[in-house]
Amino acid sequence: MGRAPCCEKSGLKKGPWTPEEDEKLVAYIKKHGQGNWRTLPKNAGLARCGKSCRLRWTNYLRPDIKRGRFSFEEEETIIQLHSILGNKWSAIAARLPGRTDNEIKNYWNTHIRKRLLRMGIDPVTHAPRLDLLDLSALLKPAATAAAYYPTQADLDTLRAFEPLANYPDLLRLAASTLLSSSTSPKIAGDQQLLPWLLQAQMAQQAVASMAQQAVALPQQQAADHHHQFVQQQQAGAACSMPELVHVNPTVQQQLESAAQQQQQHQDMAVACHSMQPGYIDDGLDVPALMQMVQPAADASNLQQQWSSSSNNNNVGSVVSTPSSSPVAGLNNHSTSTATTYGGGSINDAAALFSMQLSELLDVSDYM
DNA sequence: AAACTTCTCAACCGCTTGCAT
DNA sequence: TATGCAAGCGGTTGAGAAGTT
Repeated sequence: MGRAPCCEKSGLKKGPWTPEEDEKLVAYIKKHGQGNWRTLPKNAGLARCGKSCRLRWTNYLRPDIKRGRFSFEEEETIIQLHSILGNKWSAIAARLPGRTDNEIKNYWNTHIRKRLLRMGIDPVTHAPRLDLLDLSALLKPAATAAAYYPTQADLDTLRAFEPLANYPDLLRLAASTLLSSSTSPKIAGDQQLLPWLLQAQMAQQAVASMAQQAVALPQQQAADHHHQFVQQQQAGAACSMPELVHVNPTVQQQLESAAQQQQQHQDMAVACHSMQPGYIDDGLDVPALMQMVQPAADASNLQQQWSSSSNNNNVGSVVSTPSSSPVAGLNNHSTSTATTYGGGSINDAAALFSMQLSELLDVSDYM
C-alpha cells in the first residue's frame, strides 16, 4: 500500500483559501465535475494539491452543505449515532444531510463532548460515570456512623445492576433518581464534605471493580474475593464520615433520605434483573418503572418539564429516539446501547434527570 | 484599552482502504 | 502476490474570534 504523496512539491500553497481560489475551484467543478482530484488543481489553475482541493470542496464549497448552528434534532441524532458508531464521523455525517464529517467532529469535540462530561456521562461509552452512580450505597452505612465495608449483600446488589449495562438510559435513570432528590445538592455543595466525597468516589470505583470481578466468579470464589477486599479495607482504606455528620446536622436527615432511596434503587435493580434482552423493546411498562424509581414524580409532568426545558434552553437530551429518527434501523444491527422505547417518555425523563445529575454532583470543579 | 486566556473551526497530517496493474 | 496510486478517514493543529481580567 503506497502512501499518497501530497503537498510535497514546493510551490503548492497551503493554509486558508482565498475567495479567488474558491471561485476557481467552484467554477471548474461546476463545469467539469470533480473528476480526478490529483489533476484537478492543475486544470483549474490552482496552486494547491488535490487533497487540499477535495477537502475544501467537500467541507466548505459543496452547494448542498448546510451552514449555521446545529438544531436540537441534529444534536440528538449525533449523540445517538455516536453511541452506536463511535468516532465514525463519516458514517454519522452520511445520516445527517448537509453536514460534513469534519463539522460534526468539531461540533462533537467542542460542544457535545463537554456537555456530556458535565452531565456525568462518559462521552466514549455514553454510560453514566460509575464514580457518580451509586452514592447512596456509600451514604447508607455512613448515616449509621460506621465505617463502610462492602458486604456480600452489597456485591449482590451491584450484581443485580449488571443487566442494566445493556440499558444505559435505565442506568441514567437509576443514577439520577438518587441525585435528583433535594438532598444531594446540599451534600455536594457542602465544602466540608468534599474530601469525603472524593474518597467515596474512589471507594465506589473499588467496589464496582470488585463486583465486576465477582460477577465472573463462582460463588465460593466470590466470597473469598469479598473477604480479601474487606481485609484490604480494614488495613486502612476504609471510608467513613462520622465527624462530618456531626458538623452539619441537616446532613443526617439527608443521609437517611438517601438510604430510603437506596431501597427504591434496589427494588428497581431486582425488577431490571429479571428482564430479558428484548423485553424493553417489546414493550416495557414505562409508567410502572417510572413510579418505582421516582414515586413523587409523574411521568407526564416530567415530560412536560423536559419539553419546556429543551424548548426554552436548548439543552440537549442524552437520547431520544423518534421513530422517524435517522438512527432508526441501526439498533437492531449493533451491540450498542441505544435503545428505543416507543413513545420516548422514558428517554425524555432520563435526559431530564441526567441534566440534574450534572448540576448536583459535578465535583470536577473542586478537584 | 491592553493583555491574556479560552474557544472555535478550517485546514492539515498521516494513516488506511480499495482498486488497478 | 506485490506494488502504486487515489480517495477517504480520524486526529491534531493553529490562526483568528470572543471572552475575561
